[in-house]
Amino acid sequence: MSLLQLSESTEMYLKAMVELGLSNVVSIGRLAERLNVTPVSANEMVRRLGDQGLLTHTPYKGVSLTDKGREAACDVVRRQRLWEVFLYEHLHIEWAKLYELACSLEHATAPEVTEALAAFLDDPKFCPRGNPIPAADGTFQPLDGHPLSTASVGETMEVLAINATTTDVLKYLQERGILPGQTIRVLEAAPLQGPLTLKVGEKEVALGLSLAEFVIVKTE
Amino acid sequence: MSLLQLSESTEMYLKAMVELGLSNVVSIGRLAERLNVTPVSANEMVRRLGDQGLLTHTPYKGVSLTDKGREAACDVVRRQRLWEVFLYEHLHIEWAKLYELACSLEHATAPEVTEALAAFLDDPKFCPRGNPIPAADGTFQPLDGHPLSTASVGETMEVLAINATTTDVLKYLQERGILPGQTIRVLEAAPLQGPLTLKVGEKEVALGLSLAEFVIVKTE
DNA sequence: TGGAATAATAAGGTCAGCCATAACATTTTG
DNA sequence: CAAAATGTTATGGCTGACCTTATTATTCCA
Ligand SMILES: [Mn+2]
Ligand SMILES: [Mn+2]
Ligand SMILES: [Mn+2]
Ligand SMILES: [Mn+2]
Repeated sequence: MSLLQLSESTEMYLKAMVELGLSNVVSIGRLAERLNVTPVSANEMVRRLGDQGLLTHTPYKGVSLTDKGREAACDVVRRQRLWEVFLYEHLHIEWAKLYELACSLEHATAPEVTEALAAFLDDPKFCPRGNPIPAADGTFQPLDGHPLSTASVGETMEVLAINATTTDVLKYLQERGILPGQTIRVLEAAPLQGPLTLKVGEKEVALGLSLAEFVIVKTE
Repeated sequence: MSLLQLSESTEMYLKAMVELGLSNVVSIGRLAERLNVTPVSANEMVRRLGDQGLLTHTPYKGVSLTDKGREAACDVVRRQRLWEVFLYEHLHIEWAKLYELACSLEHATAPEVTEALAAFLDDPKFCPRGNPIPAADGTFQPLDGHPLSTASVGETMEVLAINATTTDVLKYLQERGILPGQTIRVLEAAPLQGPLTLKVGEKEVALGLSLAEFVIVKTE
């Protein structure tokens, strides 16, 4: 089961599928949104990836990875998250920029470089954003958590990971202390999809629901 | 003078110009050969790069870099050679594979990653193939050497650098001990563009002229 | 259950970077 | 100096990955 040579665009579609939930059926709309393309374009691309046997598309239902697609996707995610570790631990790059910078490198990384990098880094299990790194053999244990957006008032939780990708969003969360390892509590949830009011350490923080979706938490 | 966003293909054309001699006028044919495209394609591309002000093309004479092109080109070369150092010194990647592996990474490397990498590596001045690494400020001192193919019989030289790019050629030279730092002597030059016979350490080695072009030497 | 939202499909475009073939121009070399 | 080698230009073609606009199909929800 060696990995094929996939285009950068293909790899990004596959990675998005993992980021939107490895085992989820993902709607074309969500995929399009994440990848910043129109739904029509995502539709075309999904057909192409389907033809390559990387994913299956059930019309009007959504897309899911095939075994082959999942393997390739996990490999991309592995490369990205290993680079995040390197950029953070050894090059001391700003935390909020890690995703975007590693997102370029991931597509330019040959298998032997990936494995040598993993060895150099001492086989890390998590990236600096708190996400697990798929193993070399393709096994991947997603986090046992849920988005902060689904938490209820009064709940106290630990932040496991930040799933955002853009530097501005990551910076925004970082500035408010919302980082892996942090304990937070939901003080209030405004009605009509309004923001959450959180206790983050000693501070109170208001956080919009769509931002809260990026914050993966575990109830303590 | 910040660097523009150039495509991978553009960067490869620029890098080739440096590798074929920073200040040389390079024929379209040589460029095409190095980049593995047809002369017609190289011609089209040279027109595009000319329009962008990266190089100038004198019909029937050849191509040379503009100041802008040279700056961008040196930056690409810097990224590549820094990656070569990292892959070799820290990831322990096979010497012969360095060029090809770093050649992918170079295009995916943001300026802040380049500089952080340089700092991490302690600002190396040479890559493992013996080539100088352009400085962050764009200054670049090419090697003071000449191709082994132009050496005369009896000459004793030190190998400064290997300018080959493909893994197979690099492996071939490595297997014969032709590596930076090695002292070699030309024992014989066969007529009709025939091979050189070299003394490499204790061994005698026959080397074709086109391979000898990749070996940059300095007469002792 | 009907209208709104979402998704699919069709048709036609763009753009970069390649390809081939053929005709023509210039330079090099024997 | 003439022929060979090299370079240029013209045409036309291709692929991947995007786009828009418009029409049609399905699903969701009030
Ligand atoms: Mn990416
Ligand atoms: Mn390259
Ligand atoms: Mn079409
Ligand atoms: Mn055309």
